[in-house]
Amino acid sequence: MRIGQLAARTGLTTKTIRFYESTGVLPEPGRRPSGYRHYDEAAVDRLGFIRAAQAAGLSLAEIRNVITVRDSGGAPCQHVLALLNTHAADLDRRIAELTNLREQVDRLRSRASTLDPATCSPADICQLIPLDAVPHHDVHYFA
Amino acid sequence: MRIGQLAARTGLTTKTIRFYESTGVLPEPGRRPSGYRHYDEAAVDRLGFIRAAQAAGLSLAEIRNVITVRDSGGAPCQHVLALLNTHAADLDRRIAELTNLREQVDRLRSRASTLDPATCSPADICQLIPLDAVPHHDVHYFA
DNA sequence: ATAGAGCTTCCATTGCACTGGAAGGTCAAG
DNA sequence: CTTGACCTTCCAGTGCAATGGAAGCTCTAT
Repeated sequence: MRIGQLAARTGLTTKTIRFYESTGVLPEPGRRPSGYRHYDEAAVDRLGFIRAAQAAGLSLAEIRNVITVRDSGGAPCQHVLALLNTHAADLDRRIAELTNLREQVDRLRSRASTLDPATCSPADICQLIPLDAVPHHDVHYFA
Repeated sequence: MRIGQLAARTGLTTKTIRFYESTGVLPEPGRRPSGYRHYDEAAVDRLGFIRAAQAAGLSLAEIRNVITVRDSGGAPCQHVLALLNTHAADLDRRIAELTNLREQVDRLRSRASTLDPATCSPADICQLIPLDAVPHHDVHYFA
């Protein structure tokens, strides 16, 4: 099938599929004389694996490594398990981080009811956020 | 004081301070005849506010808005409170998302003990990650 | 006078996973 | 034959918050 149909069947865009190919996470497919890529059913599975692995928190770089191991004949299970262990630990760290932040935000919000807006001085910009709020311990927050 | 001392006193780099100025989050300071920036004590407080607000999860763009309100004479407390409310909700969403992901990773890890690596077929790449793992519901995960 | 620390500007790069657009080739239907 | 959908490549941009580096000016101490 051509790239458009592969895209339709996997729910990705043709852009994304070409991008995956360019980063080595999807193998280069055969070409028609016209230059059009043509894919077989294996490509559908491959893309399914990529999305499933992403859903498990693996980056494309990690997925590429896993796939490379597989494509060079090995069974990447041990490797994948190590990745999952690392990611579990990362997630625990991040969840704790965000939970702390969530508590901090709530403390600031509850200040709002105890403070009089009229007493907010320009020098502080906003007294809701005290200058000593939190010493910076690298909060990684992305919306 | 000059930018280097301001950097030392706030724990930032001169690069970061100039960057904050370029994005409008820190006002342009006065200049010496040499062209060197010179800062007063207010700059220390301003940078303290920026870091504290970042620690509360506000983006530089949001902080810039807050500061603009303050610099144009208003009290941004209401605005800040709205931001904090939004961020609290975002954090709840993200924490729930990561907690789900964490559980998913744990399920995959526990599969490892029930599966025989020898039965892992090349077509699956790695049976630890089943193709139907998770329908894609936009997991935002950044290390 | 000269070394070297510190300052200036400007432009590019990082990481991650895409996304957008331009310019042009191919193919099937009408 | 033409229209339009689909395909090709390549380059650039997105968001976020910086960070790196080059070329050149200033200041302080010896």
